[in-house]
Amino acid sequence: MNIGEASSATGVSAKMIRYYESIGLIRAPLRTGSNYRVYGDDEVHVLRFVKRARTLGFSVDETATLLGLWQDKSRASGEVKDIAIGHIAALETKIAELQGMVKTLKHLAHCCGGDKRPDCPILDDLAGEGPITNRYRDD
Amino acid sequence: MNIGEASSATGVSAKMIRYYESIGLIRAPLRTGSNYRVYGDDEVHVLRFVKRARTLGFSVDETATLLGLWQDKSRASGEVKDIAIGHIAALETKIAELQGMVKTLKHLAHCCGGDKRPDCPILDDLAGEGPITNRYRDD
DNA sequence: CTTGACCTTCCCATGATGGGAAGGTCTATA
DNA sequence: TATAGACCTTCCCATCATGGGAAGGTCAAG
Repeated sequence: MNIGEASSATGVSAKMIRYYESIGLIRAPLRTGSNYRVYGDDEVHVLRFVKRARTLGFSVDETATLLGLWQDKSRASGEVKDIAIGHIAALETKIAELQGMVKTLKHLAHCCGGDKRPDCPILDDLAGEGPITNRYRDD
Repeated sequence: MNIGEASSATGVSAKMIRYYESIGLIRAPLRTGSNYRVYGDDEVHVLRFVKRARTLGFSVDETATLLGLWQDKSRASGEVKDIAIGHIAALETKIAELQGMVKTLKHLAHCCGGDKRPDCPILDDLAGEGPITNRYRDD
């Protein structure tokens, strides 16, 4: 398989496949006489693993660790679980942060007439001047 | 006020104040004879506005637009509301995405013994081989 | 006058990805 | 067989918002 075929087989762009190779996340594959990269089932399998881990929001570093654990027959599954649990916590922190933003913005948008009048509680809040809104400020 | 004083008065790092100036988000302030930037109440006000908008997750571009609307006395507040609503939608999309990841990961972690046995449903799922977990795959 | 805490500009790095140029290769068709 | 066009290769640059650090100037306190 060409890099293009490996790409469409895995959903990882050719650009990213080369990048993953350059940073050592995946091994350099064999080359044809004309210097084309050649991928087989094993490589495609690894790329799918990487793709899935990235889709789940693992960083490339975490993906590298998971990949190592995957290929290590003597691994302890507790180690993997720990990474997953840590990742869940990080995701939940991020979610809470975004939800805080949404809450504040919804409140502001609700208080904002949205018509042609220049008075705008959203801008007032951003400016730190809002006498109207019970602002959810964090300062 | 020095850039350092403006920084601690607003929570925006000196680095970022200079950066915001360089990209035209904020205006270049006056300088002392020895080329130090000098900030007054107006500038601090603008920086606080920027800080708040960034904290709420608006991009620098969106912040620039909001800043323009803030300083435009003839603005329509509907325009601001539209930006806020659009931003809320983007945040909610992101939240849903992260929640999907959390859901899948929690399911996997729950199914993972986390002990010393090498069998690990998390890795099996990442590898696309899991016969155990009812995977929440999107492919 | 020295010391240390500021300030200035300039360049580089991050993380993950895409864009694009310049040049080589392969395949189908005219 | 020649050519077109769809691949491949490497290399450099851009993104977005932020921080690090070097090299050099300035200011205030001791």
